[in-house]
Amino acid sequence: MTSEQPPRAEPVAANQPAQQGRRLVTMRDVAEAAGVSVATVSLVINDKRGARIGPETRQRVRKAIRDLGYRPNAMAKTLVSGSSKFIGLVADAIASTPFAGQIVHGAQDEAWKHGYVLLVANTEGDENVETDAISMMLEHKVRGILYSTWYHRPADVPKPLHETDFVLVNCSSPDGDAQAVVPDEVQGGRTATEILLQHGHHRIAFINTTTPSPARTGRLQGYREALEAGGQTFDAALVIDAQPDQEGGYAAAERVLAIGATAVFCHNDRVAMGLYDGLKERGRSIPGDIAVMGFDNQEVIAGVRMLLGLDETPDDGVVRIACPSVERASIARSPAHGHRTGAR
Amino acid sequence: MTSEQPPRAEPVAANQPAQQGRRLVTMRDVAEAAGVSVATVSLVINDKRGARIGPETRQRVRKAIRDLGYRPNAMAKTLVSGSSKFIGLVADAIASTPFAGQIVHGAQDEAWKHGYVLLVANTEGDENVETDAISMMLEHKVRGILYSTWYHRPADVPKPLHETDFVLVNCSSPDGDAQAVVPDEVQGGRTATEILLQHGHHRIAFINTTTPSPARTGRLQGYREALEAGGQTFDAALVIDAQPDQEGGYAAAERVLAIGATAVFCHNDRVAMGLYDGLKERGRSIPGDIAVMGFDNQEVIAGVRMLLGLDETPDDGVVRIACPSVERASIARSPAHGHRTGAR
DNA sequence: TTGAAAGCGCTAACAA
DNA sequence: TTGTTAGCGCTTTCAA
Repeated sequence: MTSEQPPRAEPVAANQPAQQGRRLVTMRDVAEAAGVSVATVSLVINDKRGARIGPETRQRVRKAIRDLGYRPNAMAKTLVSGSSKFIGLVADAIASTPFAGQIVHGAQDEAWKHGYVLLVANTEGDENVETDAISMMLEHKVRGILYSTWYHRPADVPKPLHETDFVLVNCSSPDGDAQAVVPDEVQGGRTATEILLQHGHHRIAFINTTTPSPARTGRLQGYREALEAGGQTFDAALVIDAQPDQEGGYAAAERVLAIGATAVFCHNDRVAMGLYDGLKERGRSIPGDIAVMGFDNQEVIAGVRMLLGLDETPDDGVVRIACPSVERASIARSPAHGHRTGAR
Repeated sequence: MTSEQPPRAEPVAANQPAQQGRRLVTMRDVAEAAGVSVATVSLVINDKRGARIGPETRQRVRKAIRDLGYRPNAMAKTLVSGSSKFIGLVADAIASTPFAGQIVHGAQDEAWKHGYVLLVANTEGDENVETDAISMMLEHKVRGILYSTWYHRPADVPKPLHETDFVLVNCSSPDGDAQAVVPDEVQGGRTATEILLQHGHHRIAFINTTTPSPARTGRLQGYREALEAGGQTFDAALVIDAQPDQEGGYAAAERVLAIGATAVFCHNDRVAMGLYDGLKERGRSIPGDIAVMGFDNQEVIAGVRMLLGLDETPDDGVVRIACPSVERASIARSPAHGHRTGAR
C-alpha cells in the first residue's frame, strides 16, 4: 500500500488450489498485503510482549495472514534460533514389540505438551542404521536424543550422541556417566510378590527370565525381599528360569504344577499368556493368581522430561522409575468375564 | 590460510566435550580451516557432478570436515530448497492398536529408503490434535502427508491437507477426489475362503464385523464369491456378526459350534483369538481351520510410494492393495507346537 | 578450478 | 508505534 517494491515472481491468488507449483506465502507477502514491515508481522505473530502494535495494525496483519493462508516456516525459525523443536527417539526395537505404539505415543504426548515433536528412528539393532539415524537427528539440530533399548540392560553410548544432549532410556551406561532412566527392578519384584502375599498365598512361584540383565537379578532380589519381609523362607525350587516369552511361559507350566504353586509371579505379559495356555492344556486352572511386572511408558516419558530439564536429576544421573505390578487373575479368565484389554 | 577474516565468536576446539554452550561448526568454519570458500565446501559435500574440484583441494576439505566434526544443517538446506525431507503421517490410532509399531516402522523404512524421515502424529481421533498436527507438519514444509485411519472407512479430508500433497491410507474420500490406498476387501475375503475350501471344508463359517464399513460388505462379498466359485451355496446362517475384537470372537464360539462349522473365516486376529478361547472353554477343538484376513503395513508403504510418485497411479487415484490371508490352524495350537509369534 | 555474492524466510537489535 | 537491517547456514548462479 505505502511502499512500492519490485514485484517478486508472479503474485499468487489466495485460495489457489494447492498444486505442484504452489509458491510459499511468506511473511513478506503478509507484510505487503497489510502494508507493514516484516518485523511488525513477526511481532504480531509471536505476540511479543513489550511490542506495542496498534490495534488496527494488528487487525490488518491478522486479516492478511488469513487471506493469504500464511503458514510460518519452522525451518527458517530454527535457522535463526539455532535449535529445532525436535526430540529424537532412537529405539532398538519398535517393530518387534507389541506395545511400541503406546510407548512412542507416550513420548510423543509428553514432547508435544512442551512444544516439541518426536523424530523416531527404529534401528532393530542394526548399527549402521543407528549411526545414520543419529546423524539425521543431529543434522536436524534436535534438542536432544532419547536412546532407548527394548529391555533393561547396559548399553554402550554411541559416540555421536555426545554432540547433543541425550538421555538413556531403559538402559544405562557401564561407565556410569550419562543420564539415564531405568525401571526399578527390585521394587517391581517386591511389589508383585507382595500383592500375591496379600492374597494369602504361601507357595508363590517366580518365573524369571533367562537373560542376564538387571531385570533378572533385580526382580529376584525383590521377590526374595518380599517373601522374607512376609515371614516366608525363600525356596529356590520355586524359582523357574524360562525364556521371557510365550513359549517360555508355556514350557514352565509343568514345573509350576509340579512344585504345587498356588500363585505365580511372571516375568512379563507374554510369559503369563504362555503359562495360561500351558495350564489350560493340562486342564488345570491353578494357580489362582498371577502377577506380572507391569510394563509402561513411564520411562520414556521421564526421559523426555529429563532431557528438557523439567525435573530434578539425582547426582548419579540415573532416575529409577517405579514399575507397576499388574495382578492378572484376569489373565486366567476368558475374555467374556474380564479380559486383557490390549496390553499392559 | 589465505584470506584473513574477522574472527567470529571464539573459535572452538575440535573434540571439545559436547555441552550446553557448544557452538555450531558451520560450512564457513570448514572453509576457513581448509583455506577455501564455502562454495567449494558445498560442492565437495554434495559431490556435485560438473563441479571440477582439484583432488587435493577435495582432500583438504574432507580433512577439515573430519577434524572439525562438521555436520550439515538440514534446516538451512531446507530453507534454500523450499521443501524438507519430511513426510508426515497422521494417524487416528497408533496408541490403541497392537500393530501400530510395525505399521509406523514399515512406513519409516520405505520413507528412509528414499531419503525421507517420517514425522508421526497420533490424533486418537481428536480433531484439535489433528489440526495442530497438520499445522505442525505444514510449518515444517513436509514433502507430503499420509492421512491414515485405523480401519477402512470413508473419511472427510481435513481442509489444510490441500496445502500439500497427500495420500489417504486405509480410507477414501466420499467425493472420490484425493489419492488413496485401501485394502482390497473383496479379494481378501475371497482368498481367505478359498484357502479353507482347498482344505476340503464344506461348512465354513464367517465371523464378520458388525461395524458398517467397506470391510464388512467387501469381505462378505468375497466370501460369497469364493463359495459359489467352489460350487457351494451361500448359507446366511453361516455368517455370524460379531464385534471385531476378542470379546466378539469369544461370544461367537457357541454359534460356531451350533451351526456345525468345520472351519471359520474370522474378521481379524483378535476375533480369532477370542474364538479360540471360547472354543477351548467348551472343551472343543473344532474347527480344524481358522483363516484370518491378514493385516499388513502394505497400505502405508504404498502410501509413501504414491506420495513420492514412485508408482503409477490409476485414474481414479485409488490403489487397492491385496490383503494377505493368514491360515491360522496354528492359532488353535499351543505355543509349543507352532504358535503365534508376537503379532500379525 | 575456485570465489564472491545473492537470497531462502525469519528474528532481533537498533533507529526513527 | 513501526521500519531498517544484519545475519542464521546453505546453495547456486555468475565471474574470475
